[in-house]
Amino acid sequence: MNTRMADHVREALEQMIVTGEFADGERLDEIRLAERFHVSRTPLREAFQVLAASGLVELLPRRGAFVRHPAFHEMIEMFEVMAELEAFCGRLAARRVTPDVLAAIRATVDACEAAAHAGDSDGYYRENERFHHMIYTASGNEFLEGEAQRLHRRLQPFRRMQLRVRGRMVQSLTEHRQILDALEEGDSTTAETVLRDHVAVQGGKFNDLMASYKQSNLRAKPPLVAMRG
Amino acid sequence: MNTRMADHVREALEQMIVTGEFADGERLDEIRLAERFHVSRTPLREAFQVLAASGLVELLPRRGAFVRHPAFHEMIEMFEVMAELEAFCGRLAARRVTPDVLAAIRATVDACEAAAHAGDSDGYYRENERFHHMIYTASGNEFLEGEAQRLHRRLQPFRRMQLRVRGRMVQSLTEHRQILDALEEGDSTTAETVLRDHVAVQGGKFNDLMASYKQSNLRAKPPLVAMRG
DNA sequence: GTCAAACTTTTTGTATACAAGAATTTGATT
DNA sequence: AATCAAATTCTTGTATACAAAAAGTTTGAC
Repeated sequence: MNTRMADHVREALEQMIVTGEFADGERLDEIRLAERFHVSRTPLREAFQVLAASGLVELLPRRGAFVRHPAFHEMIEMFEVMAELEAFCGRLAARRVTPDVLAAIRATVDACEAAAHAGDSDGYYRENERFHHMIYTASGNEFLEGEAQRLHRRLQPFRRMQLRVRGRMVQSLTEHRQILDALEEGDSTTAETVLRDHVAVQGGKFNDLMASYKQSNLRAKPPLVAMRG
Repeated sequence: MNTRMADHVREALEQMIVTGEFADGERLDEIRLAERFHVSRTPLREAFQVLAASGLVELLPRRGAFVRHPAFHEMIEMFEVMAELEAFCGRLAARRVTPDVLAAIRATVDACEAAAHAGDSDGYYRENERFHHMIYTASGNEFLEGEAQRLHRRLQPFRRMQLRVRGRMVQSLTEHRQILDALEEGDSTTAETVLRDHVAVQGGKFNDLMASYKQSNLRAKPPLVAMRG
């Protein structure tokens, strides 16, 4: 266990930001937060640095730390990159996956199926996370695994929105099976293509995502523009 | 201009690490560095946090900050991801590039050519950086642009090694022309393929890179393993 | 000579103090 | 009442102080 207060505070703030507890552009008040977490400003400010590095807050010199939610178009851009990273993982995995990792993926897809049939969306969510992480691992490129995982984490709150949509779970499961099959057969092109489409925001998914984005607490403030008469 | 000492210190440390002034695994002595930079430990430690976030140092709780150079295989992995990100930028750029950005790319390729013919390898290096950054911009995906730029920056010291190799400059220039042509024609497949091969470490480039890696100050210490009799 | 326990020194993590810059209020002036 | 500058308050950035953990050293038993 990590005993550094700075790390606890960072995790707590990360969670708070990602669950929409702060509005876009809101200033993180050092003194108030220090009291709330029962720490001094020192570890709090160390946490701010890390949050800024991951893009969750913006640090304006001598002004403070301001939370930064992605605008809708930024979220779409992030998903576009995520789709490509996963597609790449799939392409590599089809060639490089080891028997034990493949077995683990198979088990996870089965678990997804069980959750889907039971209508257990929380369970499905959990197994889905495992599935994707294992695809990253299967790529055999640890740096890629880390980057993919980092972006995956960043997109977590938005993905959660998406999975609520009716029928999405069964659709997702079918695609998992296709991906698994492609890996078993070493078919890198299929693995790549199916994974890309699985993650990409396109067709109906675009509208679903837009709808839940607009309802969420993670909206960016529209930029202030000068209006005419 | 940014007046925060923490930022100055971070930049200075980044430069020192990337130019091999510290050995892999070396501890960054807070007190000594604080004296050297004429600051207290507070801004120094804030700098450590962001260096850790970017992977340049590793923070071990209650132990300190240790510089972390990538092992050879890690560097290869990073180049593998870089190649894919650039390929993706190229694919998008072929469809999305705006006339003004395209004109700027054309100008930069011409500048590359001039530098190559003049045998000005520093000039070529500079224009090459500009070329790649503009490809990222041309993708029309600002998040992708940022991520690509971030990784590009991280690989900078290793790319610098590679460009010293004889004949590499002319080869590189030819590929730039091919990429430009593909963008002009909106040929996303060619743009993607040529960019991937342009960046990827493969064939002779692998051996060139390995040779310069071994000579450099950026080697990782081989992990300590127990030896048998 | 080796090992371990007790101690000393060094170093990290956090609290606090304080100066300088930003925001806000006040008050004078129009 | 609106505007602007001086004064005041608040906030950030950095230095310093201090407790607790880790590393290093000494001492003593075997």
